[in-house]
Order: sequence, then C-alpha cells, then structure tokens
Amino acid sequence: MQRRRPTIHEVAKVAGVSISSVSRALNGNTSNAEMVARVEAAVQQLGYVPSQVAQSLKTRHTAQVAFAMEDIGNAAYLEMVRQIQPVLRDAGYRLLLHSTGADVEDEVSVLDSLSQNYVDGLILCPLRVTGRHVAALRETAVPVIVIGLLPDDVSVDNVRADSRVGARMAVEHLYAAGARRIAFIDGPIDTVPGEARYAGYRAGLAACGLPLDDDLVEFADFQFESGRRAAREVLTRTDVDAVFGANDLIAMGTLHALRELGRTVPDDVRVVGMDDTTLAATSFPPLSSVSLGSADRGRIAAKLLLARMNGDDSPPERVTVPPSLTIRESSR
Amino acid sequence: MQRRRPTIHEVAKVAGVSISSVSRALNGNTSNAEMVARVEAAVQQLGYVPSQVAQSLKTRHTAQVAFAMEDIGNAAYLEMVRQIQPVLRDAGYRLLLHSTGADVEDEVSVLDSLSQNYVDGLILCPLRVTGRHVAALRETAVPVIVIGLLPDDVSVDNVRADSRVGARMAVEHLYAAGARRIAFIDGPIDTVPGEARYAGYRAGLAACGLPLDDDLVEFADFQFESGRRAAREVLTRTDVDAVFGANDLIAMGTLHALRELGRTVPDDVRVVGMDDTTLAATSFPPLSSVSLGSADRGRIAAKLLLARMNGDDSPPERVTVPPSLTIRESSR
DNA sequence: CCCGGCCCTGGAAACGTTTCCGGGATGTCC
DNA sequence: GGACATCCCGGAAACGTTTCCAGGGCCGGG
Repeated sequence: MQRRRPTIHEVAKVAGVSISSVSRALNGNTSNAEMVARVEAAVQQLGYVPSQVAQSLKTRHTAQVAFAMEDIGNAAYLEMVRQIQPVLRDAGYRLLLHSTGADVEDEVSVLDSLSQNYVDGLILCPLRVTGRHVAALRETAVPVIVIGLLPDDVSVDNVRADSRVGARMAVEHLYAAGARRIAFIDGPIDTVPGEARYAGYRAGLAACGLPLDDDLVEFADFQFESGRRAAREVLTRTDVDAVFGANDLIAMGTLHALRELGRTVPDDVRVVGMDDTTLAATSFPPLSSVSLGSADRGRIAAKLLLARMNGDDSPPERVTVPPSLTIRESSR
Repeated sequence: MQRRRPTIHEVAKVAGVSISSVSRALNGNTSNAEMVARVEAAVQQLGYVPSQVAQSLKTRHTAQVAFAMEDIGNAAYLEMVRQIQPVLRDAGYRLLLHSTGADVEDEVSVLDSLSQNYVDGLILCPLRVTGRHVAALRETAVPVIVIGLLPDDVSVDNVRADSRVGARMAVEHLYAAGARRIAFIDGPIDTVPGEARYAGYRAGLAACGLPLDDDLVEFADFQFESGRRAAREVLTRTDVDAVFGANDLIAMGTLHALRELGRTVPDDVRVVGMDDTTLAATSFPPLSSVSLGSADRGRIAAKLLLARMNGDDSPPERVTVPPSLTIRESSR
C-alpha cells in the first residue's frame, strides 16, 4: 500500500522498447503482435496501470460525468440515478454525484467550475432556475443536459416532465371518481415543481368546473412528516373528500393523517400522489400516483448527453416526457 | 460553449507577471497584496478556472473519493451516501458513485484499477467477499474502507454492522411479545448479510428455547415482491404467529401478504423488519425494525477515510456499530 | 541491382499545472 | 555607506501520458 506506481517509462524499460511503443501497444495502435506481447508481459510483471489523470490531461477528456440534484435521498432522483448510471457506465463513463442541497450558490458553482473541469458532461436537475443559472449555462465548456423546466430562451438540451398536466390528470381522475372537495398539499410554492403542480391543480379544478377554495390548499416541503402535518391541518379545517399530494411522500403522510383521524381510504377520502415511486406500490392501501417518468427522463438525459459528448452538435433538443396515472386502491 | 479555456499562461500575460506568480497568488503562497489583486483581476477578466486535471497530475491527488456498493437503489446504501456525501464535500472531496450490481468481477476491477487511479480513497460495500477481493485489497494504492464483514486476517479499515446480533434481537423481541412460531424470510443465503442474519435467527431461537423448523424459513432476494411471495409461501404452508424479515422490503412484502390472507398485524401475526429505513416509519402499520446503523456506518467510514487520506497510518481499525431495535405498531 | 515508398520505431514536444532554484532588489545593521 | 541577509519574482523542470515527426529497414518495382 502507498507504494509508488510504475509509469510507462518503467514498462518501456522492462519491455526494452520506447514509451511511444508502449503507448501504442496499449491503445491498439500497432500491428506488431510481438510488440504487443512484450509490452503486455512487462505490464503484467510490473502491475502497471496507466494514470488516468495524465491521460486526461493529454486527451482532454476525463471519462467522468456529473449528475447534480437537490438531494439523493429523494426517490425521484434516485430513480434517475439508477437509469443514468448503467447507460453511462456501458459507454465507459463514471458517474459523479453532486447533492446541492438546493443551494443556488452551490448549483451555480457546479455549473461554472465543475462543468469546466474534471468532467466531460453534466446532467443538472435544478429545483429553482435563477438568472445566474441561465448565465452559467451559457458559459459551460462541456455539454449540459437540464432535467426540469427551463425558460424558453435558454438553448440547452432539456428533458422535462409535465407536472402541470400530471397534476391536472390527478384532479380530473378524482373528480371522475366522484370527489368534489379535492384538497391539495403542495411543496414549496417557490420551487419550479411546486409552482407547476399548483398550476395544474387549479387547471384541473377549472376543467371540472370546481371553484378554487384556499381552505383546501396547504403547503409542505415534499417530506413525509410535513405532509402529514399539512394534511391534518386541511382535514380538520374543512370538508374534504379527496386529497392530491404533490409527491408520494406527502401523499403517504396524508394516508397516515387520515388514519389517525379515523377516515377510511378510499371510501371516505380518496388519495392520489405524484412521482409514482416504489413507495406508492408498497403503501397501504397502495397509492394511486401520477408518474412523471423519472426513470425515462434519466435514461433520455443520459443518452442525450452521450450523443453530445460524441460530438453531436445539432440544435438543442427539448424532450417532454408525458405523465401517466397509475390507479391503485387509494382512489378506486 | 466548447470555447477553449484560458490557461495560466494567458492569465500571466494579461497580468504581466510570470506563471509561477499566478500560481502562487492563486494558492495563497505570496504576501504581495498588489500581485494578488492584479492576478485576480486577470482571472476575472478571462474567466480563468484552473484545470483540476493538471493540478491532480502535479499534486498527485484528485479530490475525489469513490463509494462502491451493490445498488444505489437499496435504501441502506442510500442512507450511507447521504451521510458520506456531506462529510466528504465539506472536506473538499467529490463523491464518485459506483454501482457494481453485485458483480465480483466489477468489484475487483474497482479495487485494483479504480483505486490505483483517479481517486484518493475508496469506500467499498461488498455483498460477497472472495479471495480475489482480499488479494486486490492488499494491493491498493490508496486508502480503502470496507463497510461490511471482512475476514479477520485482512488488515483493512473495516466498519461493520452486527446483523447477527440484530437478527437475534428481533427474534428475542418477538418471543418476549408472546410469539412462538416465528418465521424468517431471508435474503440469498450465499451473501454475507444473508448468512449472518440466518445465523442470528437461529441463535435467537436457541436463546429462547425454540426449535429450528425449516418450514418457517424461506429465502427471497431482499426485494418487496419476492418478499411478498416468500411470505405467502410460509404463511400458507405452516402455522405462524410472527415473521422476521431480513430487511424492510421483505417485511413490507410480508405485511401485504398478511393483509391478502386476511391476517391482522400485530394481533394475529407480529412483524419485524431490518435496516430501519424510512419505509418502516411510513408503512402501515408502522414497522418495527432493527436498525443496523447504516447512517452511522456511512458517517464513520467517511471520517475514517478522511483521516487515512490525511496521512493517519495507525493500525487498521475495526469498528462495529451495534444494532438497535425500534419497536413500532407492527409488533406491539 | 538500385531506388522509392511504406511501415514501424524511437525521440521529443505538448497538455496545464506546481515547485525548486537562482538572481536581483530591498532592507538592515554595523 | 557598504556588506550581508531576506524577500520576491521569473525561468525551468517535472508530473505521466499521447502524438507528431523523422529516420531507418524492408520490400517491391523498374
């Protein structure tokens, strides 16, 4: 351990050839089979492993890609990671994780330094998009794919969910199932998803001819506990026959709140969540949930990034993954 | 985008000083305030960002650490990542993720190439430990911390859970609550945790004076669906008044199987899981679970690694994190 | 048999930093 | 006021690769 590693020079000496020949032999740029054999023998003997750092310096790429998101603990991001990782690994890239903790400062610094550096590409999932994000995005030295909403005038590849339509689908589904007092527990209103889901909720109400009642709306922070608290709030404050939670954790919290208040699901109150994480299928009762296609978005983003890193310079793409509703017992 | 980045030479030219001075100014190795100011002005003007690759080549460290585990989707590993990431980030390291898919080949290649390369340290969570693992561990060029069981003669820092004792605690708890026919749904027996938990289960039975009945034991693969299936199997096969699941997913599957079979929890059958993931608290009924301290293990491993990377060369440590049982409604 | 072209090899430069070293200027003390 | 120590800056080497380039051997054709 901590032994100095052999360099290409030592391999060359042992094999009795020049370092250029070693390099060529190892990279398959020679046709002399005997040369290759000698070099490989020397490599074997010394336990030589090329320095990726030196290679990177020379070749100007690092075989690394970063994925930056708010919090790896969030199931939706996790789903993305699970899709992104194999795609990139099969293409020979390593995945670097960057939890920003939703800090704008941190996200921007990822963009303008991280992306100019030890990474060949970046997939970014910003919770909020500020002017500084946009400015930084214009300056990056490597391809960036943004997952999430982005202003129209930013020409960067962009894979988005349509959580607005998704939220509307949830409301319409609940209405169709007979609900008329549909509560909504949102995440923070100043985040991109929080705002979009709220808009979708209102659009859904409008489409169903229901009035918007502020008593039916509460804001939490996308977590289980705060979801439970917010749900209790609404449920004790006013009359409710359905709850739409802005993500599955909030909806799970709602299920617990309902149980504590002695209400039954779905007979008494129907519940729908969002993101369709594994939680939804394993909850009790199994939770209806609007999938925003996290897995698809991850996979698409990874493939897009791969194409860009391979030199594809067609105009920026904008892919929107359509939402889909999975109906389970909680709203049946 | 894709514009060539300025180098230190250009900064030097703009600032009218030598590259050595630029380097010193940027790294705080100079006391001339005016020099620093001039350099920073030039840096600002050019938008210069040092090449981390070149720095790494020179300084021989990369400010990167890898975490290799079977599958990032597993909640226990996720918990570790959440702890490891901030510790390392605060110390200036980036975290590289490596999902091995439990492939021995892949794990060993991580060990003997990855660790000799673009990384200053490695945290490894092997599901199985083979001779090749051990051999590779002896050869690594950078500090490695292993989370999980390791043969005694391998002198590598090691943070372990005691899942054997944990499993035994679960059984004793169920016995104390009145259960006498305690079923066990394990993961694959040929994995380190699968084996340890099985051993703990048997030890628990022995401690309670209960016989080992093969009818009460079934093997799944640590997933929800296979856990549900295995639970159904056992529950229809024989008489059962408690189930211990080798992880929370299996226990969740068991809860669903019980519900489908019309048995109530905990009155009819008590259930205990393992890992105490967030799932446990949000399930219905809330799931009793043995915590193996994933979060603690992650944090400890990260700190240990940090110490090693800072040159601490005291003899290898072996830390065992004690299990703890959180009793919730499912076994009350 | 000689010459030209081709292929293979080795030498050397380059990638962008950090750091060692030497020289010149400055300050201080006698 | 001179000598010596001190400090600061610039030049250059080095980190470990890849790749360009030139030279030499070999083969084939004239």
